[in-house]
Amino acid sequence: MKFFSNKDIAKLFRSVSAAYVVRGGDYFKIVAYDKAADSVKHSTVEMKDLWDDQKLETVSGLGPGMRSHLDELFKTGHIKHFDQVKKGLPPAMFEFLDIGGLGPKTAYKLAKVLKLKNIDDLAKAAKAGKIRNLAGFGEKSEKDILDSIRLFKKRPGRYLLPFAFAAAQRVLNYLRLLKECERAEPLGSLRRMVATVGDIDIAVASKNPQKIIEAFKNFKEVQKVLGAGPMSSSVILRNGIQVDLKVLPTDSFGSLLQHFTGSKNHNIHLREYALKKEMSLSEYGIKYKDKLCKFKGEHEFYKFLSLKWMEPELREDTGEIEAAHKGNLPNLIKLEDIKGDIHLHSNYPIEPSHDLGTGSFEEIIAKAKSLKYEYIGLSDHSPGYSTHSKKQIIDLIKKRTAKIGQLKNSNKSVRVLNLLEIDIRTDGTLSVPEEGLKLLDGAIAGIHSSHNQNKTTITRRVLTAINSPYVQVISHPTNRLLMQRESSDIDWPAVFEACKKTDTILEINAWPNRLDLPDTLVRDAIRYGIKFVINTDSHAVEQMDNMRFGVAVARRGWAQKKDIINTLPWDEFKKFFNVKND
DNA sequence: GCCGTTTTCGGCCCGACTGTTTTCAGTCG
Repeated sequence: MKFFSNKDIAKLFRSVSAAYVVRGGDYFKIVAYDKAADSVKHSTVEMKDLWDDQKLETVSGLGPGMRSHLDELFKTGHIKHFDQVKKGLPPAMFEFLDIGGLGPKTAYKLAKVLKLKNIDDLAKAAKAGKIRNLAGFGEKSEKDILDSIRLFKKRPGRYLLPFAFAAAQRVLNYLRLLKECERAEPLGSLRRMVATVGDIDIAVASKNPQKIIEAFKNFKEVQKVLGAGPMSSSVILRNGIQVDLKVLPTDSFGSLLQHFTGSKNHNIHLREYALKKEMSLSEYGIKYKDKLCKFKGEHEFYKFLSLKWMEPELREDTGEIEAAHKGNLPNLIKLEDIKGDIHLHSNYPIEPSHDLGTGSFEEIIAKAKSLKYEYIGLSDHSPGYSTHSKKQIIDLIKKRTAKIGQLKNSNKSVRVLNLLEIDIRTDGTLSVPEEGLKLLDGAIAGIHSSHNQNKTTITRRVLTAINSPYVQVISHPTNRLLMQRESSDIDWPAVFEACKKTDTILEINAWPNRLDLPDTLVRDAIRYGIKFVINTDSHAVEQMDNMRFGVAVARRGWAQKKDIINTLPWDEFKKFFNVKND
């Protein structure tokens, strides 16, 4: 049977919601379907896996009704009730929902009246001028539809966090130079540091919004202005990413920041919480007893609700409001807490067939010094059996160990670990023989092939590595590549238990399209008492700056300094490894 | 259809922008 991904399921829920809108169904039922779609879409755990483990009820927004629908979907591949609700409606309308600006009613009207079969039909109708004559449409809306279709076909759905982060910094730097700009901050998923970002949201505090909006529209990277009002504007940059700007006076900047940082679910929950205190929240402030209270900062805003301020990374409605209420929010790890990076690839030619880094050992050490690190781990890929004999592997490791030994002696300000990143082969054995492993200070083991083995096989494979006395760290544990490759299907509770038992450390890999372990699994693992190491997996020295994105993942997983071993000073850190020649 | 800090029944977040209208419906976040 076809695998139904979260994206598929979210789309199904969304289409049912749209069908109810067109049929004039109960408003709250429609909202319930939308909420369910959102919840599924934003989950980093596959619903199918949760269903397999009978844990669907842990997903908020999925009540008995939604769960029974999913039950039917996973058992039969269909949901009869959904088919019935959508029966008689033109199928193309559900496809149109992915086009910006088209909601259920517009999509229905177009598909029905013009008898359209797909998005290409819609584009043809618009080009032929058939839309402008329909009631409620005009020339402008016809052109907008055409533009939206072009954009839909061209634009990738989401962007990797570091890409969006860099683009946002450029816009922010530009806005902050304007004399009318008092403050400018990122908002939304970017401020919450979500692994992938759909668009960039920015807040500006100013007494003269119109000047800010005008300047924003004229930013040199702006390719198209999507819209502009007195307080806000949306544009597309030439790199394809959308930027939404909101402007407000300084005295209500706190509520603006809070409102547009989200997440949507955090805000919905917060407004419901506030309503019980007879307060109504908006981006302008808090309405209480018919009076609008304004807030310059977020701390005052939350304080007015008798809540502790919550770090943006926590605002996903996964218990942070309750924790803030009870006063037991986690004290999240910070970038400044990091004292080393131990997954670094150099240009040392131990295995030329693997992807070598570009920096030398010495350049890596210099970069580490500039980052004020106390230690680093040199962890090039190990030479493999496919190209080397056992003896050749040992000899290569000996030679590299001697070279690193010299570095250790000449560099006491940055301590150096002699590591290798070792393959966990398809049968679970390691790519380096025991004799070679003994020469190292430690080993980082990771899967680099056959990522999609079945759950039993791949779990056994990881467990074998965890149980090896020579392996201290498992690198990029899920093996996912964002927007490219799904996570491996691994039995996480079994892995967590084994790590706990053997003191094996899980990596939080900060490589832009890995960010692996993902935040939700970090949070799960913490409950087992697992420790993590945040590494950049750099293949060039400047990539060592990606550490902040790994720290963001840890923070989103509610990790504290004590959960992350590379926050430890060298003397404590080295106890996790078999350090030779310190 | 979901959900629980006065609830297992009776509520359910809030406002801006746009295009087509001439007071508003639809969409979005």
